[in-house]
Amino acid sequence: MKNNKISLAEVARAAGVSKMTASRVIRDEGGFSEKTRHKVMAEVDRLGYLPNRLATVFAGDKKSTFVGVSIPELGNEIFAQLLEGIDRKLVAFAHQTVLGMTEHALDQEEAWIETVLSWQPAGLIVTGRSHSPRAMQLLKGAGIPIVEIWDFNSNPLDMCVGLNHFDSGYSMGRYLGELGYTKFGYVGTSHDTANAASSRLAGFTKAAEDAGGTVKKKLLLKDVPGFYTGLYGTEQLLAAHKDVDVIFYQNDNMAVGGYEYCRRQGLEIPRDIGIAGWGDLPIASIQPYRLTSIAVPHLRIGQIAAEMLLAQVNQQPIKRTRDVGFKLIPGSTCRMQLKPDIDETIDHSKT
Amino acid sequence: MKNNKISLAEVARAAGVSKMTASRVIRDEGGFSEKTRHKVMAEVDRLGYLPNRLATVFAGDKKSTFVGVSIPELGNEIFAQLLEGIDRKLVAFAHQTVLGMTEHALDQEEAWIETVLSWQPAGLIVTGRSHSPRAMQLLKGAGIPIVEIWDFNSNPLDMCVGLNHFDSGYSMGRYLGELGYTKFGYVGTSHDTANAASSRLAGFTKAAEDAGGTVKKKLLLKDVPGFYTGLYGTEQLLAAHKDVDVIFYQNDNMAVGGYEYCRRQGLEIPRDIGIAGWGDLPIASIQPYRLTSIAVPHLRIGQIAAEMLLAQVNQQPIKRTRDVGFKLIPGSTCRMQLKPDIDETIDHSKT
DNA sequence: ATATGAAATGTTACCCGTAACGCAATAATG
DNA sequence: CATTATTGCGTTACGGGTAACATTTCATAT
Repeated sequence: MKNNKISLAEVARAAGVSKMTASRVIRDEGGFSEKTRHKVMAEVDRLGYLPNRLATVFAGDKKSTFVGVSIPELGNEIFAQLLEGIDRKLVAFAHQTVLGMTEHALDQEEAWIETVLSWQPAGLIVTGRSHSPRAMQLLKGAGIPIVEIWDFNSNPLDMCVGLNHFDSGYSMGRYLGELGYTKFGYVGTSHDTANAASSRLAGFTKAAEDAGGTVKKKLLLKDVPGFYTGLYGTEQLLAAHKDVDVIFYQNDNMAVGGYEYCRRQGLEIPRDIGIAGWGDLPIASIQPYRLTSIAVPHLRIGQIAAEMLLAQVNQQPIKRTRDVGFKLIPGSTCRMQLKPDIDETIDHSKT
Repeated sequence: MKNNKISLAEVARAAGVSKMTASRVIRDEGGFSEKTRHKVMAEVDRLGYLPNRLATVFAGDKKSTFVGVSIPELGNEIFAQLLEGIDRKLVAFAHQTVLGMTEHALDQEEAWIETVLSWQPAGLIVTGRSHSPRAMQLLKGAGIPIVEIWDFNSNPLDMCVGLNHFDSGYSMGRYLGELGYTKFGYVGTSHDTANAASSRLAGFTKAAEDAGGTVKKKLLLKDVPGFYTGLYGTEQLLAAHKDVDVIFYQNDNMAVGGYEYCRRQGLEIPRDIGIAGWGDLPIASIQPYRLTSIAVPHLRIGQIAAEMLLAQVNQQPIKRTRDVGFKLIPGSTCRMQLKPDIDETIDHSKT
């Protein structure tokens, strides 16, 4: 574990040229002879020289090639995919992702923003539109491209790509209402943040009320929205409100867990109760049933976010807001529609 | 989007002190009066000064607080959890994760290692034990703590935490053999790397042969090991070898997809065919059946890796290798055992 | 008052590359 | 052959902090 920190100066000395010449050769910016190139590169290989990018950024008073990317959690595969989409694109354009997991907490986000800004990143991608006052101030003053993703916002700090979660919740609520459901249930998790899932619930509740129904909620405090949570959240919801006739879940994984709980209780789906998820996750289409859900282009959101950011870094013009929309997927876990005129897939996708 | 780059010098000038005094106040390293502290901090707040950590690292010729973490992919929730475990621990100790997705390709890993080393990271955590020759050389010469995770290796480059994948495959093979299976199948994905899944398959094959059986394989080239892959991989395997009586999958998600394929074909499980997964992922226990699988402490591997690395950074003594073991989970997707003496859970966990 | 040590603050040099500019050697041109 | 471009390479200064050392200020003891 020897520390082989070879500096440019050492390479230059070994090659018998000045630092500047060595620098030119290594960056291949021209202005040197072939003979010199060989001498220098030979020493680079022999000594195992690795440039110190800190110094490079520092020297030019430039930005680094870091891009800070904050997401709430990785356990939730939706966010993992968002991150994957972002990183793929960033790497393709020679940038690096510095991860920030906020765990849905604004103060964690704020602390991360402060830290990551101190590394002179090329830009930031943050999940969600709500930030602490100080975080807002830091973001505004950062002087670098910022992309807010996930929850679409027509008036972003800088740039934004996502979808309207309220509308997606409303859309599901109206659809279920049109199927004749009136006693709606909702099972999700809850954090101290006004997040995207809250918007969906708000939209869902609005639609339910517009349809003359009610919504019974079960919000599991600070829990992970996964299979288990869906299972025991359903148990708790039904224990308190046994007359619920359809349940909308925060995401598909919870819905699959909820489905399994109902099945174990001997409930037949969709005869006895309807189940609807959100996200159209892979699990939704590999079950013996087809889960009613809302499809969202996760990976694309990530890719678009990275594209926006890189365009901004390279001073290329770009549309600063993108609403990617969503798509309601009717499934076999809710009763068949009563009205024949809504037979087709309900598509709110945007190009 | 103004660039508000306030430097320490400007803060110092505004406060009427030298850079050095301002620096001391900001780092709270003592040697200044209370009055001075107030003057300086007032200017820090007023000007919105954010220290430039690049300069700090650069000045002291120190390491940064970056830790490079490479994983093959994020779509696979096992790796997402590994990353989550790592990042949680790192953040708790004021370090930041720089992400590297290798997509199972050694050349991508190599390129990432080179890039991330140029940022003077405090350490590196890499998934897997096989690296390109140049990557090996870079890692060895880096002079920083390196933790290889996932595939346990008693003779690591520097440090290592994981489990013996060969043994876990062998364990499953022997278990299934003891249940009386002889015509084994395997469905997984394949990449150009000798990875952990390959080791599992090798162990599985060895056990199958020891039990006097054979293994029919279906390896999907460069695909993601998820539900779909499991479904159509099973279709392909059974099309080529219809007499297979038990299938071992690369992971639980693939196994659940395979289960669903068999169900759709009218096969009854475990009467007509056995299904075994790997990883004991959440989905495995939320299905109507209990999937036979192998449980692995994903999150703990990540946490231990980060702990090892941080200990090394802080020059604290630490055990350099940790085998976390695994645990075979008998389920309802394989036939009941023939011999009564292996009734209990087979535990290879290590503390 | 004066000496003395501690506390507070300032000065200088440096980390490692690169931009900007200068100069010498070589090649092209009249 | 003299003049002018071009090429190849070197010198200097700088970025934003901090270590190490120097100096001033202040409180306390003599």
